[in-house]
Amino acid sequence: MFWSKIFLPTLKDIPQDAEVISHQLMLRSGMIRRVTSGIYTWLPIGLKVLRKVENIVREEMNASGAQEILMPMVQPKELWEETQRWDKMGPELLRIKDRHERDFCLGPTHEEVITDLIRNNIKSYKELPLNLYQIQTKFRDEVRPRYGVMRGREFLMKDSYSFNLNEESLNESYLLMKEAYKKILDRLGLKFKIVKADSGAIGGDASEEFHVLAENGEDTIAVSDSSDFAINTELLLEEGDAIESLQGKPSPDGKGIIQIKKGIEVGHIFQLGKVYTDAMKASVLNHEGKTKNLFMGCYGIGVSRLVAAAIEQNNDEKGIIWPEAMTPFEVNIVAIGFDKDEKIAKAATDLYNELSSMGYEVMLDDRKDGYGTKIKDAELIGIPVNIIIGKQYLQNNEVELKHRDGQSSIGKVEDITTIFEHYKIS
RNA sequence: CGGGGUAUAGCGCAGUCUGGUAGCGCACUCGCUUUGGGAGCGAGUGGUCGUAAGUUCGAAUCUUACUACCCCGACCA
Repeated sequence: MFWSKIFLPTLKDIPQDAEVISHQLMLRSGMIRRVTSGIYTWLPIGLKVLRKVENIVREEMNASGAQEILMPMVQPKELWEETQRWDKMGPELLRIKDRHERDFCLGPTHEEVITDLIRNNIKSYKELPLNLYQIQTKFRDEVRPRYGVMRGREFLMKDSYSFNLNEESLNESYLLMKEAYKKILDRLGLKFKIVKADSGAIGGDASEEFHVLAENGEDTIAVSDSSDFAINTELLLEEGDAIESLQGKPSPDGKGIIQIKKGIEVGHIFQLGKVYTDAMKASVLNHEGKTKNLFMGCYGIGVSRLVAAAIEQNNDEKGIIWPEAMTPFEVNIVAIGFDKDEKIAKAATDLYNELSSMGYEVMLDDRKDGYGTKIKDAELIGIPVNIIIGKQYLQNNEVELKHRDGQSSIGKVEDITTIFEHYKIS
């Protein structure tokens, strides 16, 4: 992509209505623009990042054996009345009417729709277990949307639902999802903790949250300093206790002491049991020919929130520092004097074509601006590698390879492709 | 919903106290000179000052109501 062609409105100043760093950087780097409170438009490079995350989630879900479907955003009231959630959900559920005055809602989650699908189409235990997922826009009319897409009202989410004959099978599906989530976050290059969460009436190890660690996280979690153990602080606190009082106490798993950390909840896996399948009578015949209500699990991962969380965890005073798997572009060619010097323009374009054909996602800064403007924008957007073609190229055929982390080296332009061959392998 | 704050050009701001018909920086357009850390000079474009009503000869400025947005809290697979 040529910089002069892409729709990428970057900002020098910090927009006054953005408080947290990820929100500021997403606005400044031209990833998103607000439409109204908690509702955003994704611009080209923002969408590019969002799609990368989405694709990694999809690949790992498929690898786990789950199958992708797409359910509607608009859902009829009748389904929600079956589980009594039409009344229980409160104002967070955005309700609308059609031209016949029938009630609908915009789906904040899809237990009702999918349970309806399953009860109408699955009749035998032989068809189980089944895990279906979708990646779809959700709407929740949050009491207080904030921090940009971190807590938006409209957001992109992967939600999946497993249907199992019994608890053992449910537990297997649950563990598969847990492994898939670990792989997703590892591939995204994020530091995270799996946190024991409040499992409500269901009990046991039936609910765990995946938190990306970040100083500005909305949630407070208790982490053992000498094991992987982590738990939601709500589960440890007695009425009236201060969160700080947990710091230094023995970890509940018996290993090490508690450290208090801030996290952003990006995923939640949950064993629902038979709550919805009982309410909606979703059953199959077991091998004895008896009717059995299904066991159900639900597993969510916030795709758009992951983007914000990644930035929250990876930034400096210059801008975003993208993990390899999420960066909108892998290489940026800074061509100083592209419009004036044919030799520079040719070298930059040739390199652009060559790296592109090698499979890299390349950006070429062909704008009229000087080095300062170009490198500032590249650093703001967080492109991992910059290749600078300027005076040194004209003088002795050398270009600079400058990494986002500050490292840099000088080399002949002919060697660049060799270096990148090496990168692609490693 | 309770508490706090903001609203003037695309972005960041001044002007409001003390009423006199809107300004600065950046961005944008044109020209020339520049080009290795957000360039210089010159000439331009762009705003019914969030909305409505009121006071006044006259309102960005004073009064009232409303709206939007942000922050704290409560809430939140």
